[in-house]
Amino acid sequence: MTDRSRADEDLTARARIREAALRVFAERGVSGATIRGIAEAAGVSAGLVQHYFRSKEALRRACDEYAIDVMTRTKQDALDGGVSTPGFLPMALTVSLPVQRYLARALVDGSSAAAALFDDVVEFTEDMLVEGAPGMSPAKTSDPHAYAAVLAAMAFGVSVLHEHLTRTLGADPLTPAGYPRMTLAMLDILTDDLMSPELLAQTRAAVEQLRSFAPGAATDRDQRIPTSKAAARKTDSDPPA
Amino acid sequence: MTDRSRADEDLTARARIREAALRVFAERGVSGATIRGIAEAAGVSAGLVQHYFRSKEALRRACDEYAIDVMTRTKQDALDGGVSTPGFLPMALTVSLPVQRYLARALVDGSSAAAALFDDVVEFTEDMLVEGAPGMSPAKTSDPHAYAAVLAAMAFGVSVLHEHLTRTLGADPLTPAGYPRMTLAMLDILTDDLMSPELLAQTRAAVEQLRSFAPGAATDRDQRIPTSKAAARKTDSDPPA
DNA sequence: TTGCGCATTGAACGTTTGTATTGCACGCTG
DNA sequence: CAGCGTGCAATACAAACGTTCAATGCGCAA
Repeated sequence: MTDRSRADEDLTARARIREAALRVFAERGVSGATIRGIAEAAGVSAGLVQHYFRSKEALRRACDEYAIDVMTRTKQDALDGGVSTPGFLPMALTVSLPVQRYLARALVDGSSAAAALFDDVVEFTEDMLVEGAPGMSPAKTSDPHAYAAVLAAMAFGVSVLHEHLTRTLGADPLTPAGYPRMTLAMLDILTDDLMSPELLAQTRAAVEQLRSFAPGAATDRDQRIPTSKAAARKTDSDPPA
Repeated sequence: MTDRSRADEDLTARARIREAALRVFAERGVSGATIRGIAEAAGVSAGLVQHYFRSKEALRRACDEYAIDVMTRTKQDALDGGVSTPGFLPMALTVSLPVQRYLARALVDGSSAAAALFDDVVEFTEDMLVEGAPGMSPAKTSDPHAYAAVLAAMAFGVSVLHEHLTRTLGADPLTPAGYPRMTLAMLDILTDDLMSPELLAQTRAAVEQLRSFAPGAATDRDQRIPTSKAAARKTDSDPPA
């Protein structure tokens, strides 16, 4: 946990604390992280954390600001044509992946900055879907907004669940070592049609039919379920051990 | 927060506590949840929570067990042909969606049960990809394992980020009211080819090329980034406010 | 009725948390 | 050299936390 890279020693104590907070918040979550833990990770005293960022909440906000700042800058660099510059991608990843790791956790912990980022991505995606974009076929959907939102959630999903992909794939996708394999798989998935037209139509019909049940189903608890639901309910009233 | 449905009053205190813990753990995360908060949500004293489940960790494990139990049972019911029974889907969702909400959070909070569930889904998916399944076209990928893992992460992603989909779509996808719209959008996404073959090939090439940079890039901090990276670095050494 | 066992509560304890405060060393300016 | 602001650490404190424990109420067998 104290394996800060030597490059950190170039930074101000304030920046080192923010960097450490980024890591600890990402790993433990905001409520799981402690000021003392962040201080230890940064190699400073707990008092110094309090001195620079007056409260834990303020430190969190500072991390949020920094994160969206980095993401905005990286996005701008990419749009300015940096993508074509050789070596841009690996370097952009090196600086932005820790931030992505933080934002992934922030999305779950309920940060307003992460929420704003999510909404931005949704809006950006939806614009691309309806207006079209170079290289993009217009999406065949009757609900572009939901399409964009769900696509964004799925894309962020691989970041949020990077820990599990690390375990399964052997390398963290939020790391230059693991990033390519994940991205290639994602391209395969978004390209591939993995359902036959018949199964697709069948599934779609089932979900459509669900719509008529849906509005009442949330409050109507008295419906009978025709399978082993009774057994499941029985578990609920198990006598204490 | 105290809007427990009247159906809860049928349950044992122990079951009511577990149900409340499921909700609170899902909303606040395991480290954000408190024994007293769970007790209040269940309408009992904090001591009683401690009496039935001896520690917070044990309560968490009980929730894990219950969650995978419900998911296993629901999956079994579906495989036993319950899917075709009219009314199965809405009822299955009603009982399993709160559990899904818990598991989504557990995936991020590092529960071993959730990790096992994730791995199960990956294995199940990979088997379907290589062996083929009724209605499923064999996936066109050179890396079925990564394909399955990333697909699983994306599918779970919409659960994990359901809060953001709720904000964007106006209805929680982990609710009978919001579930259909999300699922239909997901079907669109997995069916659609949204990238042109040229852009796809171009992106793939860029990622492939990244592979040669990757192994060293993680430790090599001294590369130069040719864009506004210098400005970003400047933020790092900002003097304290 | 008496006594026993279980469900449930409320207070208490020690620890950890976020935060406030004090004190010290050092580099700069006059 | 004196004085002073600043970077930083150590201590102090109240609140909240997980956990323990004694006490109360209540149904049921003897």
